[in-house]
Amino acid sequence: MPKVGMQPIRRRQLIEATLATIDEFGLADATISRIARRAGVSTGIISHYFEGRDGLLEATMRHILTDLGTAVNERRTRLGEAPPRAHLHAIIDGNFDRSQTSRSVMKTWLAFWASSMHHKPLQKLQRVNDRRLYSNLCAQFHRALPKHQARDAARGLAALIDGLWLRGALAPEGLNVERARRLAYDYVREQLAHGDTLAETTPRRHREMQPD
Amino acid sequence: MPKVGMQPIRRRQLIEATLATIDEFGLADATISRIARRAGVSTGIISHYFEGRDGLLEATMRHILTDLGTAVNERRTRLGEAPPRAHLHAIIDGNFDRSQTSRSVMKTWLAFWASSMHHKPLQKLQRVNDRRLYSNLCAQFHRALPKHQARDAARGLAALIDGLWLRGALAPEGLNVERARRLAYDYVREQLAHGDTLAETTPRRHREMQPD
DNA sequence: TTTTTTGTTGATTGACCGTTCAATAAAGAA
DNA sequence: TTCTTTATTGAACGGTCAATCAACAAAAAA
Repeated sequence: MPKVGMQPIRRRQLIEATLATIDEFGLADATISRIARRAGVSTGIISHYFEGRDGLLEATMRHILTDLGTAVNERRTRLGEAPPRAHLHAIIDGNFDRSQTSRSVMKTWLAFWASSMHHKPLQKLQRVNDRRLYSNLCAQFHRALPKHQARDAARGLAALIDGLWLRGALAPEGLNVERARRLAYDYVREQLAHGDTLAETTPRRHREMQPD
Repeated sequence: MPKVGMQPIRRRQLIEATLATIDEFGLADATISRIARRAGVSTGIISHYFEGRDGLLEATMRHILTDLGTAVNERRTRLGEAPPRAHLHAIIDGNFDRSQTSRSVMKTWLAFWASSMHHKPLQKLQRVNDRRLYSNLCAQFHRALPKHQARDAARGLAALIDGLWLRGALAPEGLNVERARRLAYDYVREQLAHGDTLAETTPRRHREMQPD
């Protein structure tokens, strides 16, 4: 069976098996033996393609992160010059995309979150992602709100998204995606409404230049 | 040195050492050897007082949970018949109490969250706590909002609290407690404001009886 | 065909972990 | 004092895991 060009195939297989194994046993008990068995290969393959267990886990996190980035960006590029609210909704929708709300992915995310506090490479990946979410939200809110309001709105929405997501991962009934999106939309509406109130008394070009 | 009445002392010591060790090494690498060394005792003591590592970890989670319950209840009993907003603020303050926002406790909480998905005893503890937070919030919102609005407000606030808390645990600069409380207060204000708007058009006794 | 490259295996190895338990030490009871 | 209870130790044990690597298999190149 051995042939050339196996690398990308095996890598995908193993990442998929990693997600399924973490889903079933948890990160701590996702041994290379179990992962290899699930993927239908031997344990040696993992070291061969990923330089050990840690490399596989890091690649798995990178994979999820890439999916998240894609889910958000696909929706946003479709929008072009749409108003802030549309972009914020797109970011929310991307974060609650199907690729991010399956049980195995949510469990893996949570496990990586906890693990990233003591594991430098994962920490780096996780922080890049956190900042990306926050600064995207901040930029959109800032199109309608003064900077300090935009920052707080972004902080609040980022926390709300992560919180909904976390509680969905832990709840026995799983995440209700529709409801989560609605609650996040509502938050966006409230935050933008404050900007509108301000808009009635202050010309737009001035509001945009308000300090900090 | 051996004397009677060591049990409560050792238990406290070991739980404290567990928090510190998880803070430093993470849950997976918090071995009984490391915990015992930090507590200044031998490894055998852990099995003697907690029936093994799992027992110690469960006791540690219980300890944090008890502190959280105390932090919330102390503030609420002081309030008595205060308006919903005061109680909601008390619940928020309790969740951001000093006992819950130290680095070691936040890290341990997050580790337990992840672990609870595959460990039945921890899962039970975690769910009891989740439900308590949600139903407390729900009850207070329901004093001012129709039931389905109250439920969504409670779901949103619970997610916001957990999210702020999670992001605080992961952020390099730690949790800004003041800011987190302010963002949660703002959310409460917005949610209650919707009830007030409704109050202007619907008599209170009718609103309270709205279905679901 | 022979040789080389790529892919794959799985037993072995070395390290570490949680638990156990015989032994010990000190304090209180008799 | 002697006996009993409580507290504590830490070496030994059985088990598990990640990583390694010699050996093998099949395709591609010569």
